[in-house]
Amino acid sequence: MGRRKIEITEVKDPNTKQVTFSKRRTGLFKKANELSILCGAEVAIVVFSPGNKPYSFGHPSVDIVVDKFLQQESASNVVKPNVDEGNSSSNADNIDALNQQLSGVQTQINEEHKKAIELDRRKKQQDVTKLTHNKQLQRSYIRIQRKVEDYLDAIEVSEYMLLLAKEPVIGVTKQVTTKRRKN
Amino acid sequence: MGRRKIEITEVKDPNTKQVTFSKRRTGLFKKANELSILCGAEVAIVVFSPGNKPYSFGHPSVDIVVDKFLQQESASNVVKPNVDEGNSSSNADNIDALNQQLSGVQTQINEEHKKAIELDRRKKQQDVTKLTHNKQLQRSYIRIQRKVEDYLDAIEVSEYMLLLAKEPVIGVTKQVTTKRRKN
DNA sequence: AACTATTTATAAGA
DNA sequence: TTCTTATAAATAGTT
Repeated sequence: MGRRKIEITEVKDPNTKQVTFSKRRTGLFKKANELSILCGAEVAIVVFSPGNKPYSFGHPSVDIVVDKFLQQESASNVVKPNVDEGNSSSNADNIDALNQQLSGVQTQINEEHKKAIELDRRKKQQDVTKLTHNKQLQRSYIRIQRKVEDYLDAIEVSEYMLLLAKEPVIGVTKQVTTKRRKN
Repeated sequence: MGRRKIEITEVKDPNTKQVTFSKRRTGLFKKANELSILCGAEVAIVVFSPGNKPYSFGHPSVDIVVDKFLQQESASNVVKPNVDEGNSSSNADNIDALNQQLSGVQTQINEEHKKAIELDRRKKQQDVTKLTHNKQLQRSYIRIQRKVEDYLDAIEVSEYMLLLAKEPVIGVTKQVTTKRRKN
């Protein structure tokens, strides 16, 4: 697709290689985007350049698509681990609580988002002082962050309790929990 | 690239959609293969068809590339350049970008929430080892947290840039930004 | 970063 | 699905 036909073999000249990479990576992502739109397909691409820099494309996101893939992958290799007895405290309360938290978090995010956009708009019109805006935004960020943290904590706690019921704690979960909420 | 030019919008006819998917997936993987050979780049692609069947391409392998990416992702502090989200026809303005981020965040939260509940359910059924579950959950937490942080950062950055256009930086905004993302 | 001669991908048709 | 082919799109080499 160019002035000359090229062999598909490693490009030697480092400069040419970099240019080729840049052009073709762009083309690849464009194709991926078209595929996802035309066909409603989920697509994830991860690329490391010759210089080892990461680039990614994802629809709806790399994480979502990759997780889905990895789960199916591992699900097909599942070794039923015959696990021991059943002390599962099957309380649907856990899930109900999570669902409630979730809708709360989403509402909150939406509200803060609208607020942020409104502030953004106003600032563009320069009809409010920047300093006030800045403080308002900071407060927004902090609130939204707290909300999400609470939600995450709720999931963790419910998982954590389930673990406690069966085996010694592994510890990392706890660590992650306590690392949060710095602000 | 065909008998006629087509608009990049979802193909309605399911039959045509399937044919288009098949052809374009093949083309995409071919391009990915050429990129990896020409430039010595590492590439991983995961695609789910309209019928939700998984297809993948990887050089040297999907797992290797994805693992490397996820590790860097968790190791990285702030910054997330080089990331394309699907559906971006052109460079949107600030608010469009925020809206896109938001829907991404919400999708992600929903996804992680479902996943957490599913893992919860499975654990109760004791059909997978707890250790694996624990690790999966941790990853979920970290990812969801990162997504939200990126979203918040995006708002901040857009605000920050607006500020820069007008006056010396105040500093507090910067501080809040750098406080985040401890894991 | 642009340009453009060519090659390559692919939409429609069989 | 596979092949054919007219046409649109990507890109190799150039400026």
